[in-house]
Amino acid sequence: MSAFLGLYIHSFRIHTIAHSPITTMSHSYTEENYIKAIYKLSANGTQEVNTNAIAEVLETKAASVTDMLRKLSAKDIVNYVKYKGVSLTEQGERVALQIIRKHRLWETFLVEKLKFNWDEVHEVADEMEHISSTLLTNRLDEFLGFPKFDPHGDPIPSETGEMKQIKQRLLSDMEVNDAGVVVGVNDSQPLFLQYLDKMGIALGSKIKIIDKIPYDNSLEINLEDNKKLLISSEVSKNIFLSA
Amino acid sequence: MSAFLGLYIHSFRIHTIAHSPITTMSHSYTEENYIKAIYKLSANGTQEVNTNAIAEVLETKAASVTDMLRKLSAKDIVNYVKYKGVSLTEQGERVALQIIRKHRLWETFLVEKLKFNWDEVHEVADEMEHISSTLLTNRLDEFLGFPKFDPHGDPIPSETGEMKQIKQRLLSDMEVNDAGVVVGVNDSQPLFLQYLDKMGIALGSKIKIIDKIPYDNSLEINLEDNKKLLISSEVSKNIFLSA
DNA sequence: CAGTGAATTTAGATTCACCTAAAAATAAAA
DNA sequence: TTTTATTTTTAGGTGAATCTAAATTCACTG
Ligand SMILES: [Mn+2]
Ligand SMILES: [Mn+2]
Ligand SMILES: [Mn+2]
Ligand SMILES: [Mn+2]
Repeated sequence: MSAFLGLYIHSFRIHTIAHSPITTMSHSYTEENYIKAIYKLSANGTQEVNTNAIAEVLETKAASVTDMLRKLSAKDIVNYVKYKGVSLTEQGERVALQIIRKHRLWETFLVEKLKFNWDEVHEVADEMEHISSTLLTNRLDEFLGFPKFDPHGDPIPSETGEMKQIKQRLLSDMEVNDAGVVVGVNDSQPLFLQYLDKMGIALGSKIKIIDKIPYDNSLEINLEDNKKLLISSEVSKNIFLSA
Repeated sequence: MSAFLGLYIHSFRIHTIAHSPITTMSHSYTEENYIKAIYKLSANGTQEVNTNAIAEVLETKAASVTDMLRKLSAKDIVNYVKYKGVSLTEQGERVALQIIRKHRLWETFLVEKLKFNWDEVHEVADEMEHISSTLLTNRLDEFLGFPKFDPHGDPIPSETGEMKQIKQRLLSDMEVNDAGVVVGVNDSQPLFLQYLDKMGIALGSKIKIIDKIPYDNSLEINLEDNKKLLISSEVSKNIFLSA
């Protein structure tokens, strides 16, 4: 087999071979966390991700990040140019999407099947997303009925990395008299989600903007056609409504 | 709270406090594998576990085991005397039982909910047993209906570490005309379980011994009152029947 | 466009889990 | 009871992932 591959490399295209998934390379727990962090940071802006940003989200030091970037670059997971920032290669993006798939499927499992609250699942899923078996991932997906969105409204990548993209806009970007349904949150931290629970805001809640206070950009909203609420700017920047 | 505990230590028994779970210490993935290995090796014989045995089951070298034993000894997880072997402390046994609890609950989940075959679950569970959340473990237990045995017939420890012990004996120890129900296997390796599948032997199967061939200790058995089978000595040493 | 400040990388160390080779202790045989 | 064989430990070292401190490069500003 090894001999055959050797032949193949010499007869055809070396480059394709190097990038192809003949060796479905596996990555350490740590490498996977870096890959996910880079994916999430590049999802926002379209530019290269910088070292300090990665260090911050992973709660590590810039020097450690540089080490890892060199390593991931050698593995062809990232495009890395010294001092110029980093981005995922196609292979890297595929890996990232599989980690995110697992994260969001497990979050869905925890909420749907084990009755976790949506603010309790992130930390646990951060561990479970590293379980390697793809059979497990696909069976879990099936068991859950092939869900397209996780408990925070985030899309779940399919086995091939595709996700449903829904049109959404931030509550903070809407105008008086606009209305919509809550379809996602921009922040999955427990404190924020607990606040939403307390206010009675959940995925699926109907919201209409009644008034906008220019002084601090807070909003007066109507929740489910009856309850009036005051929402700060910080909060409205973290709620997505259907567009 | 801390102040109160301080008082308690001085007023009553220092030793109990030192062993109590004030600091619910956490253990690395690697440490947990050693703890589990030592538990399983001491479950058989009652004597101390020796270094080479641990090295063998963990597929590592004796020198590495010695390093880890010193480390686990410092953490009060094992009683370790140089050259004399090792055993788990009470705390170590508690930790081991929680790992085994998770392993067996996840195996049960995989078979009951995700339709895995019983020969496919061990490797996956070896990863999942390290997920730390006790809330997750207990919710999973509840979701599965508090099962008492895993897909291989092994007892599942409760949150407090208790397990149902069923009376069982090896098929190889039984006599002609004895009968019983399969309640467990002594070997969970895929190849053995696949062989049982092929033969139609599963947990719950009724078996009666028809004849015993002295030459090689193989058995002629009746499976489910109709099917006649020939079972080698190796196989019969790995099947438990109800006593 | 030189000069400062921030971002990034390098240099050098540490900890964890592992290894090989050699020494020491224990167990088995002669 | 010596001698020999086996088991176990020590000594010394490696790679992964981390750190601090110092050097370098980049970006902005006067
Ligand atoms: Mn999450
Ligand atoms: Mn989520
Ligand atoms: Mn198992
Ligand atoms: Mn089992």
